[in-house]
Amino acid sequence: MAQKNKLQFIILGLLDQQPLTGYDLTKAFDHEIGEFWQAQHSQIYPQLKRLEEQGYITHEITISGEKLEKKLYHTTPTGQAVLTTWITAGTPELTATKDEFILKLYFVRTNRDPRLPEMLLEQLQLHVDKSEHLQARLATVFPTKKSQAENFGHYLILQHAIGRENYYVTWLKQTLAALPK
Amino acid sequence: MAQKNKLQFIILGLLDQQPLTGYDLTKAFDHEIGEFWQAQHSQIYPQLKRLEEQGYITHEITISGEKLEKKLYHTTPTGQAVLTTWITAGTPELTATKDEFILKLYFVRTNRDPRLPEMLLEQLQLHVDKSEHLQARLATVFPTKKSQAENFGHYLILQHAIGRENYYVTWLKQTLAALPK
DNA sequence: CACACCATGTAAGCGGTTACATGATTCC
DNA sequence: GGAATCATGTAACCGCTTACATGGTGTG
Repeated sequence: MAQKNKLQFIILGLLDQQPLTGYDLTKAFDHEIGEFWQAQHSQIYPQLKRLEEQGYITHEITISGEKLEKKLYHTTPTGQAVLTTWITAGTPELTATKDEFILKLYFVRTNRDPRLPEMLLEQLQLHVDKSEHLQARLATVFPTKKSQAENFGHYLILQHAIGRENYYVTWLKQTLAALPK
Repeated sequence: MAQKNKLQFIILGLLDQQPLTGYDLTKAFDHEIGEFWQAQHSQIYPQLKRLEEQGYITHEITISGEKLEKKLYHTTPTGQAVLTTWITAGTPELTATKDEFILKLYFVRTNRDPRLPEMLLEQLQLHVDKSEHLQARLATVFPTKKSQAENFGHYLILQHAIGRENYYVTWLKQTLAALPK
């Protein structure tokens, strides 16, 4: 195996919260959990088929409008058990990250390279933008303490993503400041 | 293309610093730059072949001992130009990260779930260990200011990785502390 | 009625991991 | 002489992205 198919568990987790279509799932990967996992619909539909064959999920067909068929998937008891097992099992392997930009810096070799300031400033802009965007989302989606507690998981994810971006921003500023003039 | 083959540039960058064998490159991905990019030898050897066919690198054969042939690769002027182009071009796409653990938290749904403390504590241990391990390496590899300036890229990478782990640790502690008793 | 969006699928191809395979060297 | 390490390669397979393909719905 190339990487142990974690997508199946994530789909299972999403469907366990509420019945969803493949299209809904695709959107969830774009918005809600997109900061920590990505998947396209071309990966999702075949996976749904496999999960159903294994008996972890089932679907009901609903009709939208005249004749548009939507497949609403939800977990079965078996699927819920599999999900619980995945969550409860430890997560001992820290995800290996790949960061193209950091490697470019690595190859620059000297802190006097004239390209450094603009390279760092570009990343700074990108990460500041992302952080601000995420913070705006946090403010609109979770305006109250109550809303934070009610969607605990989503709140955690967003807040972690913001912190991660803020660390990157801090590091970039610090690196910029340490550059010789 | 599935992801635009960045490996070729990284190999180019490593070979531009000093001539290396495929075996040396493999080790570099384990140690030096392993925090920000990973690759196995089964991926490296074919890539070296392709880079040579394109005229970006060449190799000389050296004999170790009686008859063990080592292929020492180094960049050509063409390869150096390609490398410079890659570094100088912008890096506008922020790398999308995948974090299995954060998603498990997301699916937990309520901050009263009894599994939360042990889940968070396991990750805390893992990230503390990693941070300490990286800090020990920083201290041994870069004991002096001079050594930091001389290996600017390597120093940056290590230091960034440590900061990243420290953020994760801080976040985990904070999340643990916010849990209801 | 056109356009954005909803909705579901398949196919091709690259990136990356795991496993298979072989042999030399060095050090205890 | 045995074990760890050096050294180079290939094969199978999965994960994932990009692209191909089709059709319905709702809204201005």
